[in-house]
Amino acid sequence: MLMSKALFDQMPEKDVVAFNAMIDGFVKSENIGSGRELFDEMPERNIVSWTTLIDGYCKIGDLAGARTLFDAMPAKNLVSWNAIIGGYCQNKQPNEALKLFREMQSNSSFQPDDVTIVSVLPAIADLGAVAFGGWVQKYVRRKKLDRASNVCTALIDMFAKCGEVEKAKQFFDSVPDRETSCWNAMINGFAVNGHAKEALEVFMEMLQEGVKPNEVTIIGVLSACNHGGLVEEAQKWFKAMGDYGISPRIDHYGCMVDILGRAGRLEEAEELIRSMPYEANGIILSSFLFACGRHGDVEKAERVVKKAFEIEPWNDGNYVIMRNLYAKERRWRNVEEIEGLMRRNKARKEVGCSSIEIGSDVWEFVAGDRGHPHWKLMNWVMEQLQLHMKGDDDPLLA
DNA sequence: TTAGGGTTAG
Repeated sequence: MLMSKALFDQMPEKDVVAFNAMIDGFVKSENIGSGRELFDEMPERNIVSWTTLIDGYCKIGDLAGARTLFDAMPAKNLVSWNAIIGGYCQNKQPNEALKLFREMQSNSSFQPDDVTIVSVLPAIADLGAVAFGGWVQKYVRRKKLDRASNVCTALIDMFAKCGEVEKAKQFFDSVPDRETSCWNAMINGFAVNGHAKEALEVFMEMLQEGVKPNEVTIIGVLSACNHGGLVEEAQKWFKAMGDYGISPRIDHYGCMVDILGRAGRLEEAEELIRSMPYEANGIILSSFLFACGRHGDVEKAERVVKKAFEIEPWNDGNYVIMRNLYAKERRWRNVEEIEGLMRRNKARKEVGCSSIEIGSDVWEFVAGDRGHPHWKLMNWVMEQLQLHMKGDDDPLLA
């Protein structure tokens, strides 16, 4: 980067393209400040200069900065719309993303392309806005965007994350040339919806068709086994990874620790943590602690808890597990110790948040937010949903 | 000769 800046400074005549390339260089090396400075020094700017900088602000999570530029730019094109919409999607502001997606269609001459679709689908999944997702699917078909593999993958993923596995499978079956990522989305889609058997069936079909699995595939397979309590099946595929040229990453070990732990096979889980070629991270330790909590094993919990607190002092779950383990054994001094540590480290529960699609609107609800205008109605909806899940009559469909 | 994108455990 220093080298290219030196070269850039020596250029006798710098054109817009040179400036843009330099700004992009700064943005990609996470030096947005220098990029911004150069942008201010430019004698003339084009759409690319603005969009490069907007993307830079999105990548560092400064959506306000990105939005200010986006609103200020004298002319926009599809790429600049995609940059800001994608920015909101990736920074988990799905409502704002979809607002802009709609605005682009009503207030500009640009129509969503494959990039727009692929960035907006995860936002739809985040909100569980399946009706909107269905509209996107029709749009994709109409515009023949379903030839792109990443569009198909994103659609399968969206349906599955909205809980519509059948729709995901139906669409998956209609895709002619399925890349590894399509299979991954389907396997994982079944897994997250608790359909272990179906996930493994799709995986077998994938192998039979000669499609090469990758590390993401195995995460999906292990996740399916975890949901189905299939410990041996998980071990089998974990060991077989090498046969497919995949070396286990730390998150594969994490899955195995979680699977073994949930099954109460704490000794094996602990041994796996000890023997794996990675330093244990916070996720693995808290998953192991969770298993110790579930199976009432204070000793094993004590062996890792110090490190877990060290890595994730803010993780309230770890304190709660430890506190409860001690409380069960009436070790009140230890209970107090944990509670004191929790206060000192300022660990506290994050608030839960959910959303629901009603007609064409998406409402977000934060747990305990009684000031929400639709709080009473939401409570009623939750009651109806509970009845629905218990299998009683279904007033929602009445 | 420059800008935007999909699948990943709890």
